[in-house]
Amino acid sequence: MVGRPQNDQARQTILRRAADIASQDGLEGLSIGRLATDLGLSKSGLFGYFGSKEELQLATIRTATAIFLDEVVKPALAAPPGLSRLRLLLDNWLSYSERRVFAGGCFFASANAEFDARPGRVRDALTTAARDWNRLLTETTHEARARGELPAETDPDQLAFELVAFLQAANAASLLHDDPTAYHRARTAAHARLPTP
Amino acid sequence: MVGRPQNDQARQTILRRAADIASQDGLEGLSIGRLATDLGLSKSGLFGYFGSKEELQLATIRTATAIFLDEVVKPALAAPPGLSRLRLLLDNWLSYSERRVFAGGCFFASANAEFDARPGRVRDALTTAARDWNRLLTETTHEARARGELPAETDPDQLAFELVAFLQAANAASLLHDDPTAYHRARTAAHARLPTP
DNA sequence: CCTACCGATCGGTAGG
DNA sequence: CCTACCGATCGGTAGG
Repeated sequence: MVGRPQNDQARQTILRRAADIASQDGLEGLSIGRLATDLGLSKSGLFGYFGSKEELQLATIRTATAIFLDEVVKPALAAPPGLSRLRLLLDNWLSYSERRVFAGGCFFASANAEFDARPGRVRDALTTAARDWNRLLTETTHEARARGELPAETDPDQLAFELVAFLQAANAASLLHDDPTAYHRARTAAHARLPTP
Repeated sequence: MVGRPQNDQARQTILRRAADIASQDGLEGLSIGRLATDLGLSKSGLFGYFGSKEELQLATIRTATAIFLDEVVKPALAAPPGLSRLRLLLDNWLSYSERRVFAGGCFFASANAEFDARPGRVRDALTTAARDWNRLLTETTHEARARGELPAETDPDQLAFELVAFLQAANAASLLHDDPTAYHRARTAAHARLPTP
């Protein structure tokens, strides 16, 4: 088994574009023929990289996950566990959505809504990614409370649910209503739920 | 111009089924051929009711809106404007999502996420429906404050944003993670934001 | 990686 | 409302 650096680079170019298309038109609306034309490849040439549409969808989810980790999670891990890290996770997420890192807003908001009522491997991969993100936010909230940075009566699971809700609502409102003030509302809501810095 | 009661009844049967399919597979995944087969009609027979796929999508949105009004809004208008009506709107919405009035959860959560990055008449119709719902919730929150049922320092627009966020998050989590406790979290979050009854 | 092709399905039409 | 059909596009394959 040898690596194929040139192919891997082409694969990443394809998948980065695929993630943008999927964030706008859905993972099902992502067609192999259109993706190939966009990138100046033949359809069967592009098809050869993945072997099936489902594998293309799964690979696109993996690429989107890597981008999400780079944009949102990793920069927040520079802060110590607890409240400061929690604040960074929230701020980075809102920035990631607002800057349209994916052309159609948060990739996972689109894909989750598309597949949440369809069983299969794609849905399973999205469920896992969402669970990892929720778990990170929940654990970080627990750490903040354990360090005495949140009131002792705080329910960390409940707080994490509410914080995630604000993020999702801002992304959805900003896309559907072209309403950039939704991000301000989400920041206001999150800050009100956390001690003043 | 005479009415066509028999046709209208058939139309409503078609559109009720279309709304269920769209809530699961999307308004684009709603295909005329599949819908016709499901209902035991010929494809062109069904096509004749609407004239184009886009008109079918728009008619499906109108039917889903009527169902939403019947399930969520009208029963809440029985209560006087203000806090009690606001509570009913929230409770009815969570019940509407939890009971799976549409097979794939909230019709609008699915459709909005699908079309929020695609311009056109379908998106415009969804934007209008969402704006009407947000406006109703916001105005009801204003009324509650004006009646002294909410603290004077409450920002009604901000509060309405947060309450809608809890509803959407419960619907999304319950679908993606088969997690019925999300509805409990949303109720807890909403009640904590409102005065104890 | 390509051209050329497959059967299935898409939205939509002709004609009755 | 039907049968029969249209061109376009879908995912996928054969063969090189």
